[in-house]
Amino acid sequence: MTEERPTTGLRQRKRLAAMRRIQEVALGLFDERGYGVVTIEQIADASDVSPSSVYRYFGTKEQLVLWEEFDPVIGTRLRDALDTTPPLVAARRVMVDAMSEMGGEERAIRQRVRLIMSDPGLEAAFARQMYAFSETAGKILADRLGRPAEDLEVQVLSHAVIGALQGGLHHWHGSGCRTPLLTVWERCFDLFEEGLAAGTGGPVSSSG
Amino acid sequence: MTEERPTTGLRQRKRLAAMRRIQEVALGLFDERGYGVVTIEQIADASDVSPSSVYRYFGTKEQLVLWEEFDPVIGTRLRDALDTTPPLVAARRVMVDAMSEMGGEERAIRQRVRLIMSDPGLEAAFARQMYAFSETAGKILADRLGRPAEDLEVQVLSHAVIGALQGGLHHWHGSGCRTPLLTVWERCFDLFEEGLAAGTGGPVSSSG
DNA sequence: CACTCTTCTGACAGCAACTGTCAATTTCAG
DNA sequence: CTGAAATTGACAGTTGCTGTCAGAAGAGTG
Repeated sequence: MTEERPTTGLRQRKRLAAMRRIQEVALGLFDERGYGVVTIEQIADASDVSPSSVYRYFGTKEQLVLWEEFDPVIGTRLRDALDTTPPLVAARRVMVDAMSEMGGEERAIRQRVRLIMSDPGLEAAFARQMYAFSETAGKILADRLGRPAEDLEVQVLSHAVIGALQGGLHHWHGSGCRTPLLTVWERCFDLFEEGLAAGTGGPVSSSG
Repeated sequence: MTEERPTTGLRQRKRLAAMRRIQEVALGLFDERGYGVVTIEQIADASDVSPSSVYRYFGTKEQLVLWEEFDPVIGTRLRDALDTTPPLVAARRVMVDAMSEMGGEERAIRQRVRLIMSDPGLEAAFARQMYAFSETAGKILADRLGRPAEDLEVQVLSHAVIGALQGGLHHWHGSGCRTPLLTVWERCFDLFEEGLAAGTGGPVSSSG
């Protein structure tokens, strides 16, 4: 939250360029040899930078995979969207817009998701990132609704929506990434709005 | 899934006893000095066991906090409950029953939750555990409904419900653990059944 | 009890992620 | 150009975690 950096200045531009370059190199090595066996030192060597710098840029090895330059703006956009539309509509619009803008990179996303699902540590870091985002979204929503930050309904809604999207991601990955992720997530929102409570029908009568 | 052990035999009983003892010691040390600064070696010393054994029992440092003897039976119970009741009712009943049985240990749960929220690594491992449980629940539900394992609706429902419960946990922790966790989770299910889509009302009209 | 087979335990060695420090270099304001 | 501030690389140290291997303890058989 407090880690917003000024976007101007040579320093920041060089920093961003370096991060992009290092991440690209790292993803290449991970994809080629496997996340677990590639060391930070190898990534540093291949990126013409020192291991210390890799840590200064990304903090952890997992962030080399999880870092997404686009992420920080999502919160801002959600805040704006909530000014004019109800929560679920706002969330849908922000997600759809973001996915549309990343349009051509579906292949890269698929590669990263496959990587994440291949390693328990990565999966954990990703899950935590989603959890953290649920909290952020909850704070924003609570603020816009004029409710306390820890309001139960707000927290449940935020976490449930993000959970639904994670479910969609799991479906997407588990079924071979055939449907565009954008479409899958649209369906997630559809299901949510139809009311998941009744979604899977009444009592099961398999044994009678 | 394949790590079910026979519950009989002296070996298993000693194993369980050792795990309980080590976990208790570890939680005590974590609570007293902080998760980050306590080393496995210190835990091993205080438990009269070797560091190797700690790893053999728990695998990772995080599991010293996250391991819950009761966990494995939840899946079985969910499977049974799904035979006679629709998904959300089954989930609610299983969760409520489990919480009721842990009844007197609310204090211990609170201690562990506080610990989890205090360390990013722990939080990540916990989030991943919840994610893994969403997958497990999804498989069980899909099986009972006669749908493919990766069915979108099933995955979205499973992940959204677990997400809602995580939201409840966040609310509980964030508001000082005043209300019993059981009550909070009951409310989570209520909210879910009322339809979260409409829950937070229509468009916000704060600026007009 | 004696004997055997399997499983568990502890000690040790080693890898790699991560942290802290410090001097050298680069950016930037005046 | 000059000095303050930020960034970088090199280095050392801590710790989580893994593998191996000999010895101890449980479990079955006679």
